[in-house]
Amino acid sequence: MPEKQQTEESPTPPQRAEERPRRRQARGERRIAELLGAAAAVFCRSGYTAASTNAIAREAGVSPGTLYQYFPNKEAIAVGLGDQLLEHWARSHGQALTSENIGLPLDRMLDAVLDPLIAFNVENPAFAVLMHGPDTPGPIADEIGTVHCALLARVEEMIATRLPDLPPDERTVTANMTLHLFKAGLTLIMSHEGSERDAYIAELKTVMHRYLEPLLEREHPVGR
Amino acid sequence: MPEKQQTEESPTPPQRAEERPRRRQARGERRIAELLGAAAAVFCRSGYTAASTNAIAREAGVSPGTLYQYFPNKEAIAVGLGDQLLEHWARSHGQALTSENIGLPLDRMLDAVLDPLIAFNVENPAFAVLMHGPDTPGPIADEIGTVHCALLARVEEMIATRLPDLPPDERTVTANMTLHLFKAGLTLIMSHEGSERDAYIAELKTVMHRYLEPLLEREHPVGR
Amino acid sequence: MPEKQQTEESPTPPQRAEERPRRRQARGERRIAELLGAAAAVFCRSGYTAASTNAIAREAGVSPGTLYQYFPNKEAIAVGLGDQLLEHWARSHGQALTSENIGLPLDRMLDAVLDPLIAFNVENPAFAVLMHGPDTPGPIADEIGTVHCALLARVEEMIATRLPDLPPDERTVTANMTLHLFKAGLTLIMSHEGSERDAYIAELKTVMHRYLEPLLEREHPVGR
Amino acid sequence: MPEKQQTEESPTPPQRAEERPRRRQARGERRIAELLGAAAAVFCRSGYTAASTNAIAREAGVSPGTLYQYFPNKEAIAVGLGDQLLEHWARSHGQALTSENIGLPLDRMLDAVLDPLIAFNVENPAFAVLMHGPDTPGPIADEIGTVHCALLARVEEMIATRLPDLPPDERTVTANMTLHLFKAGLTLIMSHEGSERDAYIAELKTVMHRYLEPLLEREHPVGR
DNA sequence: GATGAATGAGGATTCATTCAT
DNA sequence: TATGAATGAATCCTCATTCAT
Repeated sequence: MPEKQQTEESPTPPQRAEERPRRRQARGERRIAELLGAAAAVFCRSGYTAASTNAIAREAGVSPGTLYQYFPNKEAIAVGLGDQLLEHWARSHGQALTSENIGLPLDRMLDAVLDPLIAFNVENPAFAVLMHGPDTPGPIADEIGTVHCALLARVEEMIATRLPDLPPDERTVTANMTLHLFKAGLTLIMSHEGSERDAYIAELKTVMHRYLEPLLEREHPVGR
Repeated sequence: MPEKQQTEESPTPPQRAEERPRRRQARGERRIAELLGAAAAVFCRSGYTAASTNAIAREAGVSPGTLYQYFPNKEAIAVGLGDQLLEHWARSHGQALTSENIGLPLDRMLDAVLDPLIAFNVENPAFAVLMHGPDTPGPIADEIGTVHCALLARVEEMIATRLPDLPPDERTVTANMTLHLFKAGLTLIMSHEGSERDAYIAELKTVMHRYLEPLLEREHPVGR
Repeated sequence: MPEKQQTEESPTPPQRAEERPRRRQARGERRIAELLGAAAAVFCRSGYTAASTNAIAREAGVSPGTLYQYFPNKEAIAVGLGDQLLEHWARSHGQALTSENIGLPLDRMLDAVLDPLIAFNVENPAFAVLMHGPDTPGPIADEIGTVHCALLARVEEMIATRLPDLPPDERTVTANMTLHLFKAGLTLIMSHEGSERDAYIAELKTVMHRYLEPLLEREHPVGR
Repeated sequence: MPEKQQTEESPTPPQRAEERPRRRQARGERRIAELLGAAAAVFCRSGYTAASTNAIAREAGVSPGTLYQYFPNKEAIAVGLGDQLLEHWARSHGQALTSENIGLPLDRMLDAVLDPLIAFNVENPAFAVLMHGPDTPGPIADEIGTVHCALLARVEEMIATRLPDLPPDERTVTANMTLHLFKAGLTLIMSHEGSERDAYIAELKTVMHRYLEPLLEREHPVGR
């Protein structure tokens, strides 16, 4: 894994990036992973708001103090988990949301984008929890909304690539709406199983296809 | 309190068993309304999970004990508030989701249905909060999901009326998806103001129009 | 990492068993000094009770474990710091509290004693913090009261020298009172700056002069 | 007791002084007193900084929640206790610090002022604890320094009465010094018992007499 | 009916200290 | 030596709920 802590195994003095490079030991790295895993489980079980740091520590099999050695508070855990999942996503299917699919016809592009994304959510249900954030209203994505924001940026990027002539305002609206439609569909998908789930997957694709197709038409009018 | 036992120990001859209870009920109703109003405010401020019964009581200007005289627990408050809002909705724009709009062309029907619904949500933001429920995943609508369920029933009903030939499975899927699309759009709408809000309203209508139109086509093939 | 452990696994034969331990001690001394400096800073910032060993370690730029390698507990740090400051004091102005000033007329003696002491406190505010000890009542000076005790001994000594005929009881009372007066004045002095501070310094000297002069009179009745 | 809550026993609507008169019930009033008593005990035992709200609740024989129904945090408890003690003092020996003693010769005035004050502190050792505040440095008297401030005001007042020609600056200095001398002496007094205590009481009076007498001389030069 | 009092377990977070590496 | 990891009890404080008045 490329972007890890290179501090401890690097023999050269790490030129102390900030103050104290916080020489993280291997065990600590593992602990962080365990804690994030535990956090994922607890967030899924109880939702972000109702999740308690003590419960996360318990789930991870460590004492509360240990948790706080790695994360200053609950929010930081959520952010950390979001980052981890985002990284995980980037590593495993990162290309799904990028260039290579941009040129495909819409239906195949939707498959190429949505299928891995849905699969990833099914395997990492905490991703969906973080995507939705706490039920607290107000600046939804402010703090723990890393995931939402990252996805939104990707969607906006894709739209910008595919529909370069769309004015920025419209692009924002479209991106927001697209992401929200996806989140809505995902909720439905994840609350069903088997063939029902498949039906909702198909339906979501239908929704998005019908929503987005006219935009593409407008941009690249199929000579008629 | 409506369904409590104030009848048996009443020392007065139980004549006019009508009038007094009614008085009490009247005051009780007012209390309940006050409490629900307070709950609406607090739910909007903090979300369902983070809302505290003490905060609701404080907001209502009563003591915690009083609150528990009318509602056995926090959940019941949410349910009660949902019912109240649903009733309020039924009384004020109830027809919007019913028969009379069924016959309209899709775009006008969407206006007829969505505009009042959005307006209602803007005026009663707690409605949206309840529609979404706590961020706790799992059996989403189980307990406090009255609002979601009621709306879902209405949507399903409308679809059944308008598309009587749709097989029940598909109808459920369509209804669920429609409602979720609406919720997604509503989130966007309510987190913006002014012209941005209007843009999202228009966009939501676009989404729904594009999603639903083909279904109608299928049903009533415009003889062509 | 500069000062790591290249000492013990060093393959050179352990002759010169003298020099190496001295090295270690030297490094240890430095560490201790760093830790005490950090402790001074933290004690001043938060007071003794609220100071945390972790904060001291952080301030010193070392890990908690390292701190506990040199001090068995928080109290020991305070004691160590007290000792260090006392030594520092002895080295820099030690004579101030001793013989040479004993013979001066009271007002000049007060200048000779108080000015350096006040200056020392201003430069080493932790000295004052330790002098006062934790706000915990009871056996005030028991544990960390090294500073208080040392000063008290000096004061008593000076009094004994200057007023050899004072009965021991009275001497104790006088010494205690004198020291407490000084601490009280010091508090005032250190919580002001500039000319206000000067005013309090003058006032403290006045207080002490008026308090002590009659004692001297009694002892050395100005030939009348 | 004149200045109590007159809200609950008054039959007339209490014209809601602020928002909600917080109709305190008798039991609550008692609880507050118990809690303050417990706080006094714990503050004396552990000092302000080390005192814990849970310990206070335990001492009072109630649950932590109960404590927090009456006080929002530890500081508020200290303030409340300070107020209570100040009131108690005002009621019992209030006149000691006021007019009637102003005219006495200094030695008798010191007796009249200090004896009750010392007795009060001996009976209410928490008073001394609050007078000294937390060992945290900085704005000492800011928050819980009610007691210190109240006393300081009284001292300044007395000085202003007795020495009306003293310039304000000097008055402040004198008042501050006087109060600090008293606090210093009190510490000594309270950490001793029996005849030793008496000796320190006498010594404190000596200190203050010698400190203050010249000021009075200056003001009312005994025609000589 | 209404109130405020009371609870106590549980929330987040910190801390002095110990331990394996 | 030095480190960071780990602890777990203790910190302050909140909450849903019950109870006596």
